[in-house]
Amino acid sequence: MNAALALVGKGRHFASLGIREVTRQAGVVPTSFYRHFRNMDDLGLQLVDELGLVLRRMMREARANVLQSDKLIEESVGIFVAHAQANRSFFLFMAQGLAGESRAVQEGIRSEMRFFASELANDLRRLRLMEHLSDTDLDLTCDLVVRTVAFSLTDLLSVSQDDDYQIGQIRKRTTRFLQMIFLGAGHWQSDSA
Amino acid sequence: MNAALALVGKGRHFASLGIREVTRQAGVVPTSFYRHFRNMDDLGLQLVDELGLVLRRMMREARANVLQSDKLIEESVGIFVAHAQANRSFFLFMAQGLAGESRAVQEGIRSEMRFFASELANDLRRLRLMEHLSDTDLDLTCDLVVRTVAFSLTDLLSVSQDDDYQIGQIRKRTTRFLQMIFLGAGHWQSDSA
DNA sequence: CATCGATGTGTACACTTGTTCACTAATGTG
DNA sequence: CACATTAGTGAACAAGTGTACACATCGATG
Repeated sequence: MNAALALVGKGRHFASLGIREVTRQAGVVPTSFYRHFRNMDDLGLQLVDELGLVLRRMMREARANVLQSDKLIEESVGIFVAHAQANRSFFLFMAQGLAGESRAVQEGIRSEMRFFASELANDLRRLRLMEHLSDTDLDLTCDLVVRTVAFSLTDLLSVSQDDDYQIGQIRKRTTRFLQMIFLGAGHWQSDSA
Repeated sequence: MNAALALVGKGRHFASLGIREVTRQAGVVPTSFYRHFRNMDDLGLQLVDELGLVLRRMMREARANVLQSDKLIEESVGIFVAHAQANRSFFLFMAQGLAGESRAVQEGIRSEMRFFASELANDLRRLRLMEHLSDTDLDLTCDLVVRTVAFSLTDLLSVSQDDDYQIGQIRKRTTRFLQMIFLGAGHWQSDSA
């Protein structure tokens, strides 16, 4: 799994990886692959599971560092960017998988994103934010937030990991996106629909 | 190029296509490939160019059908969904390319999206909408809109093309996303920033 | 009609690929 | 220690891969 991630990190697309290629990178003979996975899709699915752990760690850190701050959005985006940098290959895999060729991996990632959105909704409720929104509308908002962040991931992963200027730009832009969304959510249902 | 698109439409990922595979689908001998393209990346780039045409056609139709309506967002989303269905393979290719393995294709698609966003900004100005926003903030808004629609594409392309119920759901959800964004944009800078 | 450029063909070569099978080395449990 | 499970090995196979080269076929233009 590390070998596959390493190759993805080197710019390859997961869908184009072969068994021999992965085992070569892992420093192991091709047949060993079958001791652990039935095929590449299987490997992908197990990576999705690990991706879940990475996301959960990120949420935990965000919850811990952001509670007493008023710059909630800005700090959360910062933590997200930091994690995306620290686990670059994982997030590359995630971005690729969203439109990947294995239906199962695709569904797995989508499901992780749903979970993430629902946890975000819980947190907002807990912080007594957006209390005027119905549960459905809060879910809608959180879904939109998660999508926006996920898309920023694509930007983030396409710039060199030490181009601090561009990374800063992406962080600022993402922050503004979220501010605009929450601004819309704040006025939702009062003067619309 | 049609052959490559056809394979993508059948569920394959562009990054995993080979020259022989594409020529086989095209009903032509492998060596003929080199008469038209230097390699698969080259083919991808030419597909991006054609994608530009598809997007432009879509914009033209949206502009024609939406001018005199008050349900601007809803109708635009409808037109988008219709085009995504009609050119399924093209949009699949676009969704894949955003996190694809060819840097050039990636950049090409990104650039098409920027163009799309800037055209949208022009249209909004022309319709005298969002006039309180600075040019920068209008660009920000349009970028967010385009991203949101592009992400919906992923949803759209992952459901069967004749599952009318799910497609309707996606259309409604996307419409609400955009309404929320424009609601936020409407209040932007007046009571924030 | 002759010629030229674009497109397509057939053959060939050196590799790479997924998967199988029987075998060996390492590991932890009774 | 003995034993069972797990992880890794090596050789083999049929099939697929990218690419090179010389040759054939076509439509248009002189």
